[in-house]
Amino acid sequence: MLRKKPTTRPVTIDEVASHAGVSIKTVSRVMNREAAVRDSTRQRVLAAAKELNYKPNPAARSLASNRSYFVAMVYDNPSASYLLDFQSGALEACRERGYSLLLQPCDYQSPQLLEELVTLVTERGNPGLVLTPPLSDLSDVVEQLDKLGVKFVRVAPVDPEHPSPYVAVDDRAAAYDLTRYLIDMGHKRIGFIKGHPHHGASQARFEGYRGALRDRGLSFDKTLIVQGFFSFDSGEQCGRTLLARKDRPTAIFASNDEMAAGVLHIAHELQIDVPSTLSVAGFDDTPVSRYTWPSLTTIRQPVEAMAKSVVGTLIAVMRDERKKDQSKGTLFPYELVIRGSTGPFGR
Amino acid sequence: MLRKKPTTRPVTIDEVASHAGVSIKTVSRVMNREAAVRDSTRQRVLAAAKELNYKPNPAARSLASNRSYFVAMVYDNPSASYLLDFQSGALEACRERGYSLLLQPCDYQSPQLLEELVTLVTERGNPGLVLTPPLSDLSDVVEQLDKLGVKFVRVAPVDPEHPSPYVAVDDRAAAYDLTRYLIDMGHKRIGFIKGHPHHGASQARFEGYRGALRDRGLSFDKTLIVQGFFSFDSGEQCGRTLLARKDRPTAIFASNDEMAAGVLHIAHELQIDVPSTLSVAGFDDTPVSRYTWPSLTTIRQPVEAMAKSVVGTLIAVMRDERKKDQSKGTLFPYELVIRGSTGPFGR
DNA sequence: ATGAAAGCGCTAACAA
DNA sequence: TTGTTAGCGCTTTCAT
Repeated sequence: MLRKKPTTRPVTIDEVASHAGVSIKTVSRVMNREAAVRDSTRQRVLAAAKELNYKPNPAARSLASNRSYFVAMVYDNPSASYLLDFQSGALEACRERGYSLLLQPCDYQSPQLLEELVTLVTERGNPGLVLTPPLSDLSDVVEQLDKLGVKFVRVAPVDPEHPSPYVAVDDRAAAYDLTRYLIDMGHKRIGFIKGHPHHGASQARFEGYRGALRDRGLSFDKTLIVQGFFSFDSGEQCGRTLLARKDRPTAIFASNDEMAAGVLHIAHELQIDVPSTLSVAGFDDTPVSRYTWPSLTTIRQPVEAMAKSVVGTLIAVMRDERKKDQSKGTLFPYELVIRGSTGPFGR
Repeated sequence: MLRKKPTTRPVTIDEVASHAGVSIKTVSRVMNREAAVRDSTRQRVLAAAKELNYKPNPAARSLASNRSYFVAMVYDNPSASYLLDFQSGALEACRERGYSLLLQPCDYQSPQLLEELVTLVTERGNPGLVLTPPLSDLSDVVEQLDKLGVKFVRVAPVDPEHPSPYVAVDDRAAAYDLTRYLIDMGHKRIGFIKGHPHHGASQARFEGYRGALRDRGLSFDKTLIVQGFFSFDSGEQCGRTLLARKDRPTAIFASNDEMAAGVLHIAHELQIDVPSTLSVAGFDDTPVSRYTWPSLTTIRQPVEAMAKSVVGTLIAVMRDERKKDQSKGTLFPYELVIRGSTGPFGR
């Protein structure tokens, strides 16, 4: 029977096979890049496939092979720009290999998190998972997934010892560099706004800050440290705390841009001029960091490239039964981006 | 043979069938909400399915039925926050019905756009498409897709006459309200930064602005109109144009928040105080509009709700062979959000 | 209202 | 190196 509207009739493997004068199995072999195919045959098949514009039906593929051609990005409430950048990179990697990206928003504190992920994996024929922070640090979830044979990679994990591929930036070193830069500009009292305590990066950034103070011989004043949560609102609150003091700091380093934007907002409110009487710095180089006044000095991470890389690795793991135990992580370079918020100080 | 790692063995329809003491066809009927099933039977099947935690295998489903359980969001370079909000709503609608969301970034100016979409549709077993702006306005693409029998919905289309479901906000009315608000604050010279010329909303917003001037008896000065492109950079450029003049406007209405942020940036640079000597307004209520100093007066659209609604409609269309010709659009309410950038003026 | 049988397009196992 | 035969889990068609 004819379909109501013959939208676009896909080409099937049989047509390619007969067109190339081989069996469908051979076509299948070529499409799956299997080794045992004579080169001339391969060429013939590829030519036929291209001519007919053949695309294997993913549903049939995964049904027959019990494999998945999906990568699921698992995330909890990321910043919009991070999500966008990461997605772009992930999509790019997927596109190159014929995979599709699935989105799995979730609550990292939910007791059913593991169950939800298992459901996802079960339903979708065992897709690979990309665990973004802070999910990359839920060691029990990670362990369970591993035990279940789920393939996954992690983004910016605190514990790189776990045997799964990952990408990261050296948060500690980045925060160290930024802090040192502030010190070298003449600051002696530098406030620090910590990131969300459940994000591994928060601790690393804080350590970088402390390390720089230490190495430059500045005393560590714990009253200059306040706890934020990576949100604009928490940045405002922390900013108010730090700036309301008589002996307020001359610089504030917030663990991300949104919080730094919050600090700037409060500075404006209190009519504290930036940068002449206060320097402010953030982390992440989100678009927001350009839009504030003054623009924010910050740290840039190559999020898109990292995503592309780690998703590529994941797909490789999904294809071969590659020994995931040996697979290591990749560290990407960060970049210190200097803008107006740490401009000429003290005049 | 046993799989290497028995990740998580999915429950199949056979198990549910035998558990419920019916044939698999009956289970299938129940799962697909077909009518011809006795109620008691339905209950038994549903109970069995729940008990075994049965989830139909989507790959098998789409292979057998030649239907798709995917919705593809087609977009070209949206703002990060728009993408995030829209995705949230779309995912929610998908989750409720057991569909998955696919992402299809593309270039709306590419000559191969239609081809790419057809490929997507062909490969993925005819998923439904969500055309976001400015793709919703490519009338030739829309027509072709329609002709091919592709199911789709449109977001914020200029031409609501085309017979496909859509969601939108009354951009014209919103811009009208915002402009009137500015006029009522005492402004007589209001600069306007147009949005990207290829986005339908741009024209509508501009018309709202003009309409308000007209109704309030203000003269229209076309030298106060500048062409932007929805980007921060274009906002800066336009802001510079408008503010460098001797007889500069006392208020600037930018067609989106990013451009308004650019205007603020320039105002700071030129040391023009906002809001005492200049009012600025944007459109969209992105997070950025809160982060700037002062925060931006703007128009809020319920993006997430709109996405959820329109994707729900799309899925309905995909299920039934519902007469898409009668399906109409939905207009959502906007909201005027007043913030500091249009605070007390003239003092 | 329910069931039996025949595929959907592909890959897996085994032959040749 | 290549082909043959069974399915994968579901929906369809056609009976009953």
